[in-house]
Amino acid sequence: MEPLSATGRVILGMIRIGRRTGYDIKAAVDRSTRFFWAASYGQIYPELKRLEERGLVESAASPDGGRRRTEYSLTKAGEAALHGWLTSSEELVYELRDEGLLKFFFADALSPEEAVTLLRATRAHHEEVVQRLRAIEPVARAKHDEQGFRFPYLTLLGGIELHEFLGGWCRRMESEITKERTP
Amino acid sequence: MEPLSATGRVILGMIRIGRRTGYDIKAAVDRSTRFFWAASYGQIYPELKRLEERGLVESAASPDGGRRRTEYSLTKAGEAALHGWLTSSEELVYELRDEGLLKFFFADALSPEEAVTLLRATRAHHEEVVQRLRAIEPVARAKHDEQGFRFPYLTLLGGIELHEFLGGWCRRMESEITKERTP
DNA sequence: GAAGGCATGTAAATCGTTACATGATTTA
DNA sequence: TAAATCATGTAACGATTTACATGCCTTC
Repeated sequence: MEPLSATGRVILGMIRIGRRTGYDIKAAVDRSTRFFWAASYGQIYPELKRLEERGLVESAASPDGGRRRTEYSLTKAGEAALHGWLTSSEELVYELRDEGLLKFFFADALSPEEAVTLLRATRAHHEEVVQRLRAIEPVARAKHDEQGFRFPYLTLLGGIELHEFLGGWCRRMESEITKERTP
Repeated sequence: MEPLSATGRVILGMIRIGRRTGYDIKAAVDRSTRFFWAASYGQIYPELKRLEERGLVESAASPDGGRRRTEYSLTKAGEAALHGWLTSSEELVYELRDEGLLKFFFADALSPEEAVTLLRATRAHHEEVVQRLRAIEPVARAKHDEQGFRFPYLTLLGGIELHEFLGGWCRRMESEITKERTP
C-alpha cells in the first residue's frame, strides 16, 4: 500500500490522541506540531476524505441538534498504518528553511553593525518562540499528568531547549563580531 | 519593487561570493546552504532569467572555445537588492519539517523499545550530518583564511553545533526512556 | 443582536522537486 | 575511449498556502 502523505501522518497521529474533527486537528497542529510539521485546511479536509477512501479512518456525522461536524476515528487498518509509519526505517524527512541563517551566511556583504542588527532580529525571533512555548507548557504538563501522554510534553520541552540554543548561538555570534571591532 | 523570491535570495548571495553559472550556484548550494535553504535546477535557471529581466543580474556567454556557459554577475541594482534584503526588517522565514520529531511527538503509541529505536535512528541522522559538515570544515576554513569570507565558515560551525545538540537531545531522551523501564 | 469561535470546504495560485533530454569537455 | 563532470534547460507532477464562501451556535 501507498505510504502516508505528509499531512496524512499528522492527521492519523492527531486522531489517535483524541482529535475528532478537521477543525480540531488543525487547532491541535497549530498549538503543537506547527513548529516542526505544519498543515492547513486546504490539506486537511481533502486528506481526511482520501484517508477514509483508503479505509484508514471512519467518519460519523454528529447525531444531535448541535453544530454540523464530522467526527473521525481510526480503523484497525488506520492504527496499523500509523504504527507502521512510526516504526518504519525509511529515511526521515528533515527540511529546514531558516532565513536568519541564510542572511548570516551572506553577512560578509554587511558592516559589523548591520550584522549585529541581523543577529539581534534572529535572536528576537527565537526568544519569542521560547516565550510562546513556555506559555503552553503548563497546559501541556496538565495533559501529561491527567491523560498520560508523555511524548507531546517531552517534545515541547525539546522545542524550548532548541530555540534557547539557537538564541544563545545568536548571542555568541553577536559578541564574536562586536569584540573584533574594538581591539 | 517586488521582494526577492526564496531562490532569488540565495542566487544573488551566491553570485556575490563568486559563483558565476547556474550549475556553479547549484553546486555551492548543495555544499553549503542546503541544510537550511535548498534550491534545485528547476528553480535556479528560470529564476536567473527573471532576475536578468528585472535588471538585477547581467549575463555574458563564455567567449572562448570552452564549454557553453552563461556567466552571471550582479548589477548595481542587484547589489542594492541583495543589501536591501539582508538589512530588511521583514519577518524572517523559519520553517522546519522534522519527521523524527513528529514521530517522537506521537511515540505514546509505541513500546519503550520502539521509541528507543526511533530515537537512535533520529540520532544517527544528526550524527551523519555532523560528519558530513566536519568533512567540509577544512575546505571552508581554507576559504575563510584565503578569500576573507568569514560568515560561511561561522555558519558551518553553527550547523555542526546545532546537529550535535540535536543528537545529544536524542541521546538524553533515550536514557530518559530506558531508565523508566528498570526501576 | 453582535461578536467570536466552531465547523467545513474549495479554487486559484504558487512553489518546489523529480525526471528527463541534450551535449560538450576533461580525465582516467 | 569510457566515465565523470560541466552545463543548460523543461515538463509534469505533487505539495502547500491563501483567500474566499458559508453558516451555525454560544456568549456578552
